[in-house]
Amino acid sequence: MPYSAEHKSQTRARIVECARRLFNRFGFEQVTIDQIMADAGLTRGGFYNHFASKDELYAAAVASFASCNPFVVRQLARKRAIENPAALARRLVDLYLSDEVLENSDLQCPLYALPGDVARAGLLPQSAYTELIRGMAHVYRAALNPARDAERRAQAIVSLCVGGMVLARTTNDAALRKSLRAAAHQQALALLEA
Amino acid sequence: MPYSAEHKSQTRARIVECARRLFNRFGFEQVTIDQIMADAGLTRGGFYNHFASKDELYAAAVASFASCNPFVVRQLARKRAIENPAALARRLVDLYLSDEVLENSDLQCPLYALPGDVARAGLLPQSAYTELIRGMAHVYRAALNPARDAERRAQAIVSLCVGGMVLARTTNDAALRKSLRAAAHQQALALLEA
DNA sequence: TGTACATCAGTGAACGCGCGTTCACTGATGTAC
DNA sequence: TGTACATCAGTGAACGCGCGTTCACTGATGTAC
Repeated sequence: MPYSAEHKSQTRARIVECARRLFNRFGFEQVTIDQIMADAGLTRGGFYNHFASKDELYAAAVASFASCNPFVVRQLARKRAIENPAALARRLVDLYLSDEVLENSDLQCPLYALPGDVARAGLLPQSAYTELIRGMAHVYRAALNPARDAERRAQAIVSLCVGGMVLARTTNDAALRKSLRAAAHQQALALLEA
Repeated sequence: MPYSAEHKSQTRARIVECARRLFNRFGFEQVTIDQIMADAGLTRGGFYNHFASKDELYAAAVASFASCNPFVVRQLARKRAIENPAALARRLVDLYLSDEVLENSDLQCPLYALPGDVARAGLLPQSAYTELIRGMAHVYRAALNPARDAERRAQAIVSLCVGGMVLARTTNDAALRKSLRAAAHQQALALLEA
């Protein structure tokens, strides 16, 4: 067996990580396979040893957000969920709508960084997205249980988080950007309390 | 002077209108000049009689969003605002998150139809978007006045509307799509009441 | 009024470039002896 | 321990297609006489 067993899977993981960062920053269609491979320290041709197509990479990149990004719901959950679901939910809202994330392209959540690209993309990326949405909603629902309308409120919080960031990224008015995000943040926290 | 004086400008307007509709539905990069010209009943080559490049058309199409979109807040406002700001606000929420709009690509609000494209685009499109955001927030604030936190709540409602539609468009799970929108809708109405 | 003409909006074939994808090859590595 | 071998991750040239753009041409229309 040439190369160690993990060699290939590590390379693949590196490609996905580079792709995720570039996609999030520039959008799916704007980033070429060449750029991604170069970013990963490889050359074009090798790409197809790891993925059948660019679409497949896209799906993998979106899926990886759940396990690699600093926001990762699972990581957060692993640390805190059992001890204190409510604190976890508040922390996720804080992080999601933070300045730090808004200004660091590499930390952005694909849910608002790439909504257009995914709406137009195939089934695979959409399914990965659906899982992300479910993951976020799950964290909020866990914090709200056993409230009667926990599910509905959890989903409203997700809309607030995503909507707030979509708008903040779209407008070029700094004051509006800030107040939109603050409004979504405050309302999301209010929904977690009541 | 062959052809009447308005002939050319009418053709140009038709091209912009077709481009706007197609961009809204499929995104800027996905739509080809061929498609736009065919949609306008013309052929490829004639495009350059009207625009120097695809980018120039893009700018013209974005500029036309604010004045042509069916959602245009101003139109709605003209009809109802003075009589009853609260009813107007409720109607806007209903419309914005309705099935009818979700399923009719031509009615979609650019705020959630093209956020990625615009975030990556230049100043002109971003300013047009900022105006759209302000217009929506204005309708909600008018309905909430003179509540102390009217501004904040108005902006939270905008985030809920946009977030709800962004998520509804990206997931391929019909049930989730429906419940996300319902959750955002209910919460937005609740914010208008309290 | 009718006809010849000049203009230019619109046509469609062709070009060129970028990028996703393919493919024959290379060379690094683990295994066998 | 050293060497020959088999495997397969990675290479980079080449292909093909799509799309923005160009260009020589066409033909519809207003104007002049």
